[in-house]
Amino acid sequence: MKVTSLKGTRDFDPLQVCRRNFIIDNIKEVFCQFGFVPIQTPAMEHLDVLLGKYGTEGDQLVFKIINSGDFLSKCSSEDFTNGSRSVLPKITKKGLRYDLTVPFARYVVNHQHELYFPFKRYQIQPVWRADRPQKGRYQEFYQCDADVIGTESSICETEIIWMISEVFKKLGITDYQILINNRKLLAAIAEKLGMADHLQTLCVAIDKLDKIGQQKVLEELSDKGFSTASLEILQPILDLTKGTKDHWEFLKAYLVDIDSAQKGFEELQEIMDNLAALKLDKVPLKFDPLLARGLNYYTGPIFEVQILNSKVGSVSGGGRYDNLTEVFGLKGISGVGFSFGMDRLYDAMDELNLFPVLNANNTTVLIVNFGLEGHMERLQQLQLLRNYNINAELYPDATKPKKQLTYANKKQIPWVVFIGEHELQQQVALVKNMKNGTQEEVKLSQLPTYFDERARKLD
RNA sequence: GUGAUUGUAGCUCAGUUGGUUAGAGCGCUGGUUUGUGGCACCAGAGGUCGCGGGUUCGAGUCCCGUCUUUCACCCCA
Repeated sequence: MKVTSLKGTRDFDPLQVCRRNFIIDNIKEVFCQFGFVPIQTPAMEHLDVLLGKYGTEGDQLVFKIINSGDFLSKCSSEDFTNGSRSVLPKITKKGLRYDLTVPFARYVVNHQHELYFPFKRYQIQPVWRADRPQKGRYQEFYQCDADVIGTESSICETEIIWMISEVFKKLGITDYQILINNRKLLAAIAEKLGMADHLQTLCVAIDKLDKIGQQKVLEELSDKGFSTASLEILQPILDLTKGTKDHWEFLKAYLVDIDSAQKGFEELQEIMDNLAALKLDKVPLKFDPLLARGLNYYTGPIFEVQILNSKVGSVSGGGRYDNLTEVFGLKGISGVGFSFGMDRLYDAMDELNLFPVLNANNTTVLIVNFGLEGHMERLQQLQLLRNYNINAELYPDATKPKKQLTYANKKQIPWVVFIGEHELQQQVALVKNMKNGTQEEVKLSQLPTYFDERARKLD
């Protein structure tokens, strides 16, 4: 029997959970402050809901769940000779969610008559991807999504950038960069090349530019059917990474003859004007005409956030999608949202030493167990302390005090209380301060107030 | 899916050209302290060397397979 956790998944110890909650709590606080309400959706969805939304690469990474019962009964021997491509659709109809945006779109369509628009929701849940694990990449990880659906207002995009800066301020992350682009501009470039129907291919190739270099990108596009003439038109875009030209001004001139591009520029301009009015123009926002993003449901502005000086990849990303609810049967509703990758934020904060000192243990008082003699009195004292909202424990076994003290020490419990035979005769408790080792006798009747006063000073 | 890489005590790791009884630190248990933690000292427990096969008189060490870990690519949070 295997007794390890599955590959790409992890166990979290008390301190790790504490730190993860620290991140989640801060994110929640900001989401609430901006008017988002929480929802949750099931881990599993119909495969039809999931597939076809993430691009071919993404679809392959969706975990599929095998049907219950005699799942092979619907397969013919012909299916088996044709291989898994024929068998798979017949034996699996469910999958684990790959992100939170697509299940949310399904939720909106499902509950459209109960919802009011614009609908602002946040959702913090795990998602699963059948990826090869590596640094900052897991098969199970948490996303923290905030989306607004039912409005095209650029206030939403502005608020996304605003929220990112607020969250990072709370977490103490200072060196980061928010990249922004607009899918409409990428579409305009494709149109200028005469390859409007190959937008996806163009996006994927352009996105790799800083990794694999110009030559490889050109080869890839040429392989996928881009003509030499079209690649010559593309060349100035690829040269942008080398030069020091102002990307914004350059692209405006480059796309001046493409009508559809103007909307793309206007949308981004509005966002930047809003940020300037909020005096948020110090937020490290950078226009990156080569930012593409892989998920193919985006249609408007797109973002990606990187933490500088960290080996972890992007920690947040998002964008506007106009047609996501349409595939589920609800037309004309535009949505925009983004997501924090909690696990990557954790890794980056750990790497950069940004976590405050956190203690997973909350016990304030440990009562030493002396066995049968005085047992009921100690139980009653425990109850009294808890009634005063003092976190207290009675050590469960009557082992040696030494062992019980060691337990208190490991758990960083600040006070240990001895109520033994001698103390009971006097109706007192011997209270030991574990930080400095001092001890004093306190009347049993005054024990709760004694800790009530002191516990407050600790906070 | 492609290419590397890792696996030895609860944890982190040593282990020489293949050679007798596989080691250390931390942790754990007990003691110095029969009602007092952290520090120190002393003692002890704990290992199918990932799993399966092969080569050899002999394998933790070499070979093959397999699983696993980590990393890069693809893609992404």
